[in-house]
Amino acid sequence: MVQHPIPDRYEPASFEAQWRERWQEADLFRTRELPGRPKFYGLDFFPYPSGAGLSVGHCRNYIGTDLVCRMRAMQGYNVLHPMGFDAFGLPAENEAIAKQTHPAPMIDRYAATYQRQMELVGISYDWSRTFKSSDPDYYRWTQWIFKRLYERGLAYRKLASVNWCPQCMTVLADEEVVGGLCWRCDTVVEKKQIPQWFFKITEYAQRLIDDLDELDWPEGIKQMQRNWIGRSEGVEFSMKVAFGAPGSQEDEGFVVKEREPMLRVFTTRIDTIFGVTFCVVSPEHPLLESILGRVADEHREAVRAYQEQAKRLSDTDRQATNREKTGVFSGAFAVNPATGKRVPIYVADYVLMNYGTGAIMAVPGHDERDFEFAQKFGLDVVQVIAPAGGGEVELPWTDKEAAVMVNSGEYSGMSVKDGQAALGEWMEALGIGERKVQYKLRDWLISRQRYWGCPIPVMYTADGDEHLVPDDLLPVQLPDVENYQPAGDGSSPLAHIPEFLNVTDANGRLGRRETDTMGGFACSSWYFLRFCDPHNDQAPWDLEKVAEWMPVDCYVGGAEHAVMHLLYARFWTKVLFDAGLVPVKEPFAKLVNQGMVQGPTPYRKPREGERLAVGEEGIRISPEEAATLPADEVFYRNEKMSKSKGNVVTPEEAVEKFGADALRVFEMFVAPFEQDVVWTETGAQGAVRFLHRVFKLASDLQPSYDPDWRAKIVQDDLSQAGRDLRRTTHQTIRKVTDDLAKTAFNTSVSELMKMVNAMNDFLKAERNPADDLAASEALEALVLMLSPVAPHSSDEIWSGLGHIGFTYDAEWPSFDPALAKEDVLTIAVQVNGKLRDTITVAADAPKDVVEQAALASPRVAVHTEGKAIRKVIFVPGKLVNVVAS
RNA sequence: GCCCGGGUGGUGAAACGGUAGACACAGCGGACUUAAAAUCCGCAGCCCGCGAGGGCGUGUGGGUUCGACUCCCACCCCGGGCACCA
Repeated sequence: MVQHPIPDRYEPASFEAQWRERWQEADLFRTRELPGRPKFYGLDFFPYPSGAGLSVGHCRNYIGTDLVCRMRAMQGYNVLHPMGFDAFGLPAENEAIAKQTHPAPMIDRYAATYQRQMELVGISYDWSRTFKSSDPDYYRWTQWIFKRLYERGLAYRKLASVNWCPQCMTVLADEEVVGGLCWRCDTVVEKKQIPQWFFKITEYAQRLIDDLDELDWPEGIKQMQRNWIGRSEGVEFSMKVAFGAPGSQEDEGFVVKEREPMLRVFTTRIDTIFGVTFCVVSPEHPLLESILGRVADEHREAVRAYQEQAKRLSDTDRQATNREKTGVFSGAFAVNPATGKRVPIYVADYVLMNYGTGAIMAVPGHDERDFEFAQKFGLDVVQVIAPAGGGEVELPWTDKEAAVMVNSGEYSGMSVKDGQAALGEWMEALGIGERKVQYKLRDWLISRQRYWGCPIPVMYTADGDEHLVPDDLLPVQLPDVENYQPAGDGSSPLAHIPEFLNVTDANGRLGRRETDTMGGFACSSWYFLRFCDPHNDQAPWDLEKVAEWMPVDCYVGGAEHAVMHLLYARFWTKVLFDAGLVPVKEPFAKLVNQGMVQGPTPYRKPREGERLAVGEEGIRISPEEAATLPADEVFYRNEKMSKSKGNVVTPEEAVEKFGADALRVFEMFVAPFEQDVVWTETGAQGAVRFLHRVFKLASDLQPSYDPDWRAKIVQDDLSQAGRDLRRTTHQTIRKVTDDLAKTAFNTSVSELMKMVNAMNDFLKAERNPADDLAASEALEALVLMLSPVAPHSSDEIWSGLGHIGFTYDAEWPSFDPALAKEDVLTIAVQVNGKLRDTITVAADAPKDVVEQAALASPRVAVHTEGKAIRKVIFVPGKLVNVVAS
């Protein structure tokens, strides 16, 4: 590269594309694995390549990660910074069906667009490692991992319900059910029981909670995961089921007799057991079958009718908020083991079959839901817990801090905590119950009755046995066929392709394949491992390579994946760790959630007689329509960029209008990375102006630039301006390095702006020839520190200064604490904590000298006049506070 | 209801318990220009004051401290997530 004049303005069109080409030609971003160097693994969430392409909003995520990776590379780390695509899934399949095309080439096109856009904004990905989750070379190993889970007893098949549209004759995903209706044909969606595959994530519930503690993740995300797993401690116990009216002889005692039906319940509030006035079982509870055989016809019929009604309700409806409690009396009773009294057993859908035992003891005095139910059905409400300090409370009263048991026989007077322990022990001694930990987390359903997913590597022989497909026959490939539309019987389209369906196993037995495919979360639960060794065709990865790169040091993505993806990926990593296949227990050491970029979205004020939905202030309109309306009829709200809202800014538009580096600078500078931001043209324009100033400065300094400054510079030769500039340089290096490492991108950019301002001040100040060396040092540091955020501009200036190669390969500047140190300090002088003056002292001035100088201030004298000075607080380098009264 | 975030100038924001508003955007004044744009220089929290200066200020009310945007308690508002989990 030949030295060239540095332009005095930022003209992106004249150099940005060229630099991207040169990076590509030099294969600059290929992952380096040099021995003896630290490693850095920077990763973005696995994106689904949508046909809409990227917006500048998506880009902000990738730019942030890019800054950290580029700095680490310059600091001499081996950097792994890959990108791939989460290609399987419903949107692609549905779009392909709608367009009468095949999803594979479509997704290839979309992924290519994403790649082109990412390259356009200069992201330093190593594209030699890219893959899509739909590549057979990749999903072969997804299947391989499925087998390892199966072998460890963590993959199993059971009957589970799916959403079924009787019109389309197809299974619907939850998001395809809109208000209980099929999204395509508005038919009422039914439930259908079919066998489906699950992963036993519940077995890892406790470890998934415990290991959160060691992760450098946002506290909020960790808390969301804890809540999702939902650990609660309580007691599970049995209650005898009785059929006669209360008071009859069979109530005697509660010792369990053989063959007597028992009702099993779980409670976190065993301390309230004396307040149980009824029990509730969910409509699907199996015990109901034996109960209904022994109760009066009227009860049997009522329960049957209620069960039918419950079955018709969708899960969403059933779990809808503020729904009035419904239920029926079963005709049977449960005997409260604490009181020996019998209480009615009700059937109600507010009790869920899939949590706990599907049955509860109801304590309306101390549980809001039970209270509501008791009110509606006229059931007793008894108080058994009271404030420890005495006093009346209104029921239901659910406080358990500083609360004691009352009306609870021999337990009365005990604290809630002690009572829980005592009752738990009592039940365990009696053998009717035990203390237990319960989780809300459910097993992970992975079956999808769809074509466009990773096939499940299982086959069934005629006798119905399931067999894993041998490793050497993987992958089970998706057949390349014309018709992959859902079949009409609830099975996957794959079930209707004989050449796929029918197989012969290794022993020559005939069988048929599993035709469900895996949901996309399976594919995205290990891609970060594959990036460590993406071309391995003997194994999913080489253990040594995974050991070298894992865990991910900085994982960046939106908070919308706070629970599902991050939990599933953690689960798989733990399983693989247990199997000795990976050396880490956790995949993502540090997680960063970037904020989304919103676009100003035009709205029109309502006109006479127009009605708006609740919470709406206007009618959303297109930007074109907004341009035609008078200004006072239009207003803007900032909303997430989306095609349908017409507020998307594409990277192409932004790069064309402002330049890639300006886009990068703006998106990093505008606000903290984690925060939502609004795209503004004036903001982007500000970034352009900053880059203009950088080029002007570099152009001004170019003639006096001496690449050999390091060897020649002598501190004592410098003028005051030169020494000040060096101090600024080294202070900036320190701050920018720290800020980038902790993803504080906005302040790192503002530091660079301050440094540019300081350099301009330097040019105006009185100085001597030796100062050119300080300026050379400053210019070099500035250009190198600018490289992560504005790599095109940095390389343009760097080469203009005569350097061969790229700033990416140059060494990150290091700071000298001695040079960064201030020699004169401004000290705040306060009287009683209020600022009254500032004084300037030498940095090494001792305490008493500074205090004397402060007390000598006339401004201090004014405010201490007539008062006695009580004491003087001295904070070195910061302030003096005179306390007077 | 519960769980997470968050409330600081006209705007985006900055600030190890130590000079609140850095750095920018928009604005105002000036220079350059026939003019405008661009660029450069300057001003800029609010109130009182010609000024020197003073008072008030980080959602509200208390507290801890020599000193609180920062820590503690109570509350209000906004955004996001979850929701009958016994």
